[in-house]
Amino acid sequence: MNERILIVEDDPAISKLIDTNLALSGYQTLCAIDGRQAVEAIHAQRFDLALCDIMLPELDGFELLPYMKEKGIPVIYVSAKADVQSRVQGLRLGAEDYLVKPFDILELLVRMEKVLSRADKQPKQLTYGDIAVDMESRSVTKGGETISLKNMEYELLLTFLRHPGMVMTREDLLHQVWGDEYIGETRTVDVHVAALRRKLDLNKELATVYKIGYRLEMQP
Amino acid sequence: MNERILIVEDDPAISKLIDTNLALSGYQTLCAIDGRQAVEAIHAQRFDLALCDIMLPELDGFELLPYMKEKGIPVIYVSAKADVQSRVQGLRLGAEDYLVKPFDILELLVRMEKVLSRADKQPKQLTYGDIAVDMESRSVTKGGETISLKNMEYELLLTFLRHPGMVMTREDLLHQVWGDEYIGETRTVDVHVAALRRKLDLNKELATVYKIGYRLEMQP
DNA sequence: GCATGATTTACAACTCGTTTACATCGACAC
DNA sequence: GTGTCGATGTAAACGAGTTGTAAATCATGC
Repeated sequence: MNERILIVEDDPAISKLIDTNLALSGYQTLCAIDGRQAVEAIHAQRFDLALCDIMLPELDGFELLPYMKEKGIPVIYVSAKADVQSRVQGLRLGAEDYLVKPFDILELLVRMEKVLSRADKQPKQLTYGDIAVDMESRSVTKGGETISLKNMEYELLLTFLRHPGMVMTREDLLHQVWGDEYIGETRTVDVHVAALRRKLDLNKELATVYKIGYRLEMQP
Repeated sequence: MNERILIVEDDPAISKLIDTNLALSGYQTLCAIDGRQAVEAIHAQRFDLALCDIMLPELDGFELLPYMKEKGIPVIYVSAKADVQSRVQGLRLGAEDYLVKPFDILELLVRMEKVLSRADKQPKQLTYGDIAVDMESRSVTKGGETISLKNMEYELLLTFLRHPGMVMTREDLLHQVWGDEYIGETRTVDVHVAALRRKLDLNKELATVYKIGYRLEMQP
């Protein structure tokens, strides 16, 4: 979800067109207007895919490719250069696909989806000290060892990890973990917090805030 | 080397053109002139890639795709249907690429190369402990002994092997094994999981994740 | 219709979230 | 300090809901 796309295109009209459509489809985007900007961008942040024009100022699309490869970012060329020579060159160099302008935005989206789903391997992880939560496999490890958490414990842990340093009242937790329509107010939270402290050795970090609730301390 | 390509095309001129060029490039080829012939062909022999026209007698290119998928043969559509609708449909259904006629033979070759090299990276043999799955022959062995698995059991096993360590919900499994359009939600999954555990002695490794689904534990 | 395999059903067995019960702790008054 | 009282820690019991599994039912190919 929410993949980050780098658009490298010197024609503002086309750049804008792509940008708008990708945003509508739920992608996060960044536009670069030449090769140099693109290189800076990929050094500054993570991207899941780059859409590159070929005829660019400073550094052309073909020259850009090695930088993308180095960062492991798949590239789709989007170019007015329709000649076979260019298309073959682009693909041979290692681009994932090559679209010729004018292209249909829907086809671009579908081809992007395919490339993204092929590339999608990165684990979604949250960490806290030596505790790592892999949301993909729904597994929790501490110092490398797998810790088996029950459903509620896992959800509760996620809630704390998403708001470190913040005091969570029992009501907050009930709402976040159990859903908004939970009725009975009980001491259930306490029991699960206790389990987390015991299983993950969080006696200090997962602090009680008297009369209010609990807080996962900021990492040191 | 010497990859086997299936050409599905009803126009003899085009079929011949592709055939000749692929042969020159060192591929082994077989030509089918309609969907039915194509299905027969892939049941009779192994192919590494299929080039399919879409408008075909008997069984059109889109209807052909599920058969190809079943056999794990990647498909590139080569069609005169240039409209975005068809292109998007083809790619969405799971084709690896889509070329519009008239196409340049060099571009076809390059795109084929890319698809083949991607497919090549996917192993034809999966193992887990002393269990080995040979996807070519669709056979499963444990400690050298052949284990006879039914269709669903085999597909289910593959799904688990492709995502070791990851929790698969019943929905995930239904979608992956039974296809996206499966409707009835039942406990069928449980029954097949039980069969896998029994036949392959996976009581520990194929763990139940209460209220979520199942997970094939990572190998130690 | 028979054989094979997939799905559904039925019920036993089990799991885990919640509740309960009691011990312990903390804040505050004196 | 000490006493009080409400808040929190925690082990254990309970029970609704989930899963395991054998057997019945349904679907399909021959």
